[in-house]
Amino acid sequence: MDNQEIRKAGLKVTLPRVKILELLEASVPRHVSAEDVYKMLLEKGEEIGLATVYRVLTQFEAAGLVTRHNFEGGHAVFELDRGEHHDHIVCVLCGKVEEFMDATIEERQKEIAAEHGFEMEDHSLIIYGRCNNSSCPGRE
Amino acid sequence: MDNQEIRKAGLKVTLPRVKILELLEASVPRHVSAEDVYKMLLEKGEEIGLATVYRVLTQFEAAGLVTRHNFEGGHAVFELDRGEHHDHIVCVLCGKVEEFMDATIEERQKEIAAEHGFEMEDHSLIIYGRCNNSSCPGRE
DNA sequence: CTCGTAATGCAAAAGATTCTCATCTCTCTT
DNA sequence: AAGAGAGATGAGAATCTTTTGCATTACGAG
Repeated sequence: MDNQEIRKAGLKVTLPRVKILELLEASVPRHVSAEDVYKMLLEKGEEIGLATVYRVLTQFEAAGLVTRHNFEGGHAVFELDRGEHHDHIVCVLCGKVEEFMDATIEERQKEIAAEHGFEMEDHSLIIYGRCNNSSCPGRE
Repeated sequence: MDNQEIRKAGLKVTLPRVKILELLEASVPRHVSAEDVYKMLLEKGEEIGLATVYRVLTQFEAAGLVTRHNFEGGHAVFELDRGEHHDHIVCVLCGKVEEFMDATIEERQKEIAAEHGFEMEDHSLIIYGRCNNSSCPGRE
């Protein structure tokens, strides 16, 4: 059960934390903002404050349970960390997000970091483009 | 002179815009936030409002004169666009930023976007790591 | 040089995230 | 199972970044 994940992170197993983790696992939209989580909880009838959502999400991030992304738009989005690393492609027109993972790029990044005297710890790669989704606005 | 750059962007050549562009060209810290620009202008005795700094920076971005980056930390940073695209390596300990450009990665990105049915428009690649700078804190 | 439009400054607004603090609830201990 | 203490929560205030409204001012075409 999820509870172990929370406990392992050194956090008390409380209702807000369990509910938020469950919600992330249901992973409906893969990338959700704190506000999204808050609203989804409200819709489910859970009375969890926005401040708590932010706190819990930040704690989950510190514990390595979720990853925070700074896509453009002024607010951060979170996604459950399922172990496998991946990068993102975001449609600048409709906001659709797809994930990918490319060994070639991953490898080159480590080399580049080394060439600059850095030890790579993490990275963020986001490709912005126009998707060919039929429901995507701005298509001629 | 810079004025042409501004004019070409379809903007009037006003004192705030000229001063901000000059400041970006002096490129002291390569990556500055709107707040940074505002303070630097104040120090130089220029009475330019923060709102104007934001407006001008946004216009410059739209005109392709500067690029806006969403590094982590809740605020955006801008840098003068000198034509050549490049990505960044940021030290998680001291915040130092270095730039790099790798043809292999650039190429793969286009391919990946295409594989996902996207037409790449732009991308953001940031490598986070620990630098080996002697003045970098957190070195054992 | 004069006028109309676009730009600026200020202050208020808006959006996102954090903090304060009184209250509540896990968990560990008897 | 009951109690104590540390840690967590909720509501709202506070903070920070960025945007907007509006009256005033400054470009630049004619």
